[in-house]
Amino acid sequence: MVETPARPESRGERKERTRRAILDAALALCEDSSLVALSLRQVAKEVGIVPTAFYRHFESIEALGLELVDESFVSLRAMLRDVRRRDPALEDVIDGSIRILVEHVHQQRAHFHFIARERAAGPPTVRGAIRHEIELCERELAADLTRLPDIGPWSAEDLRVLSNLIVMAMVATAEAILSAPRRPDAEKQIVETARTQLRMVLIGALNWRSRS
Amino acid sequence: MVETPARPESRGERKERTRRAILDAALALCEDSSLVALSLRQVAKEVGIVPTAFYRHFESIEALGLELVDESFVSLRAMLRDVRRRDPALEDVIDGSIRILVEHVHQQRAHFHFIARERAAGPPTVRGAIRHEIELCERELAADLTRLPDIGPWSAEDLRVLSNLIVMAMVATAEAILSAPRRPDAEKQIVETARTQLRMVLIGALNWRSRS
DNA sequence: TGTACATCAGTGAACGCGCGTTCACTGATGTAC
DNA sequence: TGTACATCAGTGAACGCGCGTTCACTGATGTAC
Repeated sequence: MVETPARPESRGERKERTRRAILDAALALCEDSSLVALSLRQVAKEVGIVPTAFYRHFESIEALGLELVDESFVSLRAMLRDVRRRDPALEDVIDGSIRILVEHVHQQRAHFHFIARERAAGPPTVRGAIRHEIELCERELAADLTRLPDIGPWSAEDLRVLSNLIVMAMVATAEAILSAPRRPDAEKQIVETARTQLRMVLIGALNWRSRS
Repeated sequence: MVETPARPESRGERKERTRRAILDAALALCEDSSLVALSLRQVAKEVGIVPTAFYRHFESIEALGLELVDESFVSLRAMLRDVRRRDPALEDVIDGSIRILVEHVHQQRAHFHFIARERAAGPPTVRGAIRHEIELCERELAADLTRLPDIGPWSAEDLRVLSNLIVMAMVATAEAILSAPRRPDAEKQIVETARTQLRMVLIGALNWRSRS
């Protein structure tokens, strides 16, 4: 094994590495309670720095939380991008989307769990930031939906409402996967449920304009 | 004003009164964070007893939390009962159900907020208790749905899936109402959204059997 | 290349505070006779 | 009805602990000359 010659870390690189360690430790530590129950000292201990060193990187746990919101939504957006890039010829829209959702939830368990949890229980600013990001996702989805051929000339409002419903179902599915026992059959049932639900919703949506 | 003759409180009555005060204080105090961030001392202070007196009533904050789950679901079940008793001739099923949801969410704000919050962020036992209760509600709803005339001979599984979807939408609507600014127009939009979503879902459900 | 100084991530002691839990207690209410 | 004892909700002191935040510091890295 050939190692790159030991270039010593610059100060900036080292700082960045500590910052990463803090973010990772915080994400892991709040996993089984909540940001509001996470202490600066726990995080510092986990990272292996003295509590006061925390302040070199973040003003407070809450500020750190806002950063975690951003990072978590990078993961979520990566998922949406994958859904969008999915080859439409290869598989059904619903099956493909759910498959990608499941993959990403497993790959970025902590991020998805963070969003699901702090959305309801985080500090107010964090809750607000998450709500805002989810709204943006709904708008993105609404824009994507207009490109579906069958959807017809829907009003912007109806598209928003439909997007909201779909996002809601996806969030609930992600939550179910996260809190389910990690047995393949339990997950399979959740996926099957989500599949049926999305089909019902889409059938409802496609029959919507013609009726109302 | 005529007062009932001052019958002194029995020991049991007084104990019950303190217990109630503890439950009410805990529910109010965890409103803007979470059970996992609530301390026994905060609760005792709010009630006006010494911290150690707490133990005369509950073993721990977590045990108190489980009691709050029970009480919150009494409120939620009262709502479901109202929905069921609604006069079918008087108004649309969806409009009526949403109206009752909104009424109850306002009447028992704290209970609904507690469920929404601790469902995702409570101590594990509390989360488990809430998940279990919600499952029971889904089963009840599934049983109610079989009585709808239009639903036809659905499989138990499809009914479960549909109930899950509806409950999910109702939970999300309740959360939206709880976290929305308390302006009438904001709420009106949430209600309108929920209405459209439920219609889409029902249209999808009614067209479901015939297609798959 | 070498020197003198600036920067700044991380240290360590200290603070006052709120935490859960222990323990022996008090004194009003309830009960047995 | 009166007395003697039991019960038990609530008290108050005390404990060791982890908390966020302050402060003056250290010493390696970076920069200017």
